[in-house]
Amino acid sequence: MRRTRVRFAPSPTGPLHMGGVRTALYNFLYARQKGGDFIIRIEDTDSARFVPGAEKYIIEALNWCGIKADEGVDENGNIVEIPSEKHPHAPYRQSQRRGIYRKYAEELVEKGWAYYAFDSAEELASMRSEAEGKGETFIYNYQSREKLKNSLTLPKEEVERLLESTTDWTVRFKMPQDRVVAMDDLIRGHVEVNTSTLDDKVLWKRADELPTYHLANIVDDHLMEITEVIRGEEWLPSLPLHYLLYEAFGWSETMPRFAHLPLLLKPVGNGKLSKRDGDKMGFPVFPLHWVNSAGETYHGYREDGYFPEAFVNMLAMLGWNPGTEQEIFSMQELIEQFSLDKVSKSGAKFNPDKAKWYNKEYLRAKSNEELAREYLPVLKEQGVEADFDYVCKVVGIIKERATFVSDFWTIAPYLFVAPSEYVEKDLKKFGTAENYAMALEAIKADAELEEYIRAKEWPMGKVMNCIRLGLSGSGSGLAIADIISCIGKEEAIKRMEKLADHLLCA
RNA sequence: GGUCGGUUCGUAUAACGGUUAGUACUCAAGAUUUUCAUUCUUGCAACAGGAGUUCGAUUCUCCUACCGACUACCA
Repeated sequence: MRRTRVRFAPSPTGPLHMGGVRTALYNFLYARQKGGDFIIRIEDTDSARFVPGAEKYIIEALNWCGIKADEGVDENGNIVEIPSEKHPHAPYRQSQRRGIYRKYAEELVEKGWAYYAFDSAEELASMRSEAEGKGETFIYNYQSREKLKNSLTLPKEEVERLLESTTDWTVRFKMPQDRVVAMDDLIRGHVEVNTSTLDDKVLWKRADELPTYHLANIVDDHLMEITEVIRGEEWLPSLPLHYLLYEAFGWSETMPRFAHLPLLLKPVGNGKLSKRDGDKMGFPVFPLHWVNSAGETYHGYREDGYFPEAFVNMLAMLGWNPGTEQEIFSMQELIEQFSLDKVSKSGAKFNPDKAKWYNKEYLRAKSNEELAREYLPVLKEQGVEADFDYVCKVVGIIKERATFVSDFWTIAPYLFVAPSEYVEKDLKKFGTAENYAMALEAIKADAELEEYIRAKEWPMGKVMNCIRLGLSGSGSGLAIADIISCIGKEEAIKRMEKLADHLLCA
């Protein structure tokens, strides 16, 4: 039995979106549950699409979520470049591993599983558009490779010469004709594909001396002794190629098992969740906010006030469930209960309302002290200096009404500063001279407020709301008793007296 | 177009041949509350369609429809 080793292998082409975070999370949960290793590897073989900062973003995002790598990333959050006991397969960045792939590509050519192709990208592009013009599709495969410029069709000397003198050739996989590849997926079960429908994928490019995803991925997974590959469904179509690659290298015995996760879909309409959706529909698609090169900012769950635990919990339930009715899970519980065979096969439409609900649940479960600590900076920003114990008390009263810590201030700023203006409509409704007289008397009285009003047989609603208006500036909100218990009776009387000025003005 | 995958209330999902098809979010109504919110109760709402297999199909098979992914010298 091999030690479980799984990896998350993002491409630093931009910020990681929530689908990617979920993939990382499932890998992490799986590794932890099996007592194995969770490895992070950066697949930056496409130099053209490289985005500065994306790698740091990815690691920081995973860190925020509590998804820590066992291998590939050091304590400082940097991708490991030099091998050590803990990180034996360094470097974990494919661009820095470029030296190792060429010989594997050549091994395949020697074995007859691949060949050198000399067609330029432009030639292929024009063949493609030409075919398209005729309503056909150009595929580089067993049908067309005999007519193209490659080591299968050119004389040996010519091949040698081109290999030496040109730099834009590639190594292509020689996809067998009419072979049925039978595959087993941990989530989807048995899948079969006929190789005649597949094409000769580029494995390695002379131009930048870099492999493409397929080669790099298989070679690295093999070298890093990966036991399970848990990745997005978009990879399912290339699974036959990957199976064949393992076969071609003679690594079938140790080939990892595969699990293809369902996609995350847009909340409304069709299609998979994309970067733009979030800002269009008012919810984040990224764990952390992101500013692109054009200076546009995208929302992030962290900056929008979500707790990482809530975000992770919500994400975990998108496409997986334990089969029980439990919905709130700590990371530890997720590790214990996660299982690939309970991952659903169909794509999940993400529901922003549910994300908020999760946050609300987590917010309520937190201690007043913890929430107060998070609230303090907000208060400071509002120019409020408040005693920690007082903030704890306030938080205890208002947290039931909040989804985010950032809601706290809006819910009851009047627990820190006296209202300077009053809601017009409530002023009209409750701020009558008659109400005010009763309210002022009641608040000044020595007796318990509610009892006093009841004893006087005054209209409870009118008097109470007039008091609320004076204390909070609005006719709706917290319980009067709660407000007074925070600001104190003296301040309450002061605020009621201040209300009088506004009544006169009106 | 081709290949592959998918399809249970609006959404996420439960059910692994026999249930009044459950739960959560959303929404609506009612109760509680001095107001709003909370809380509680109730309600609305689904097996894509058609053939089989079976004593019996949401569940198994096939077909159709629809949705999605892939179809790059991108991952």
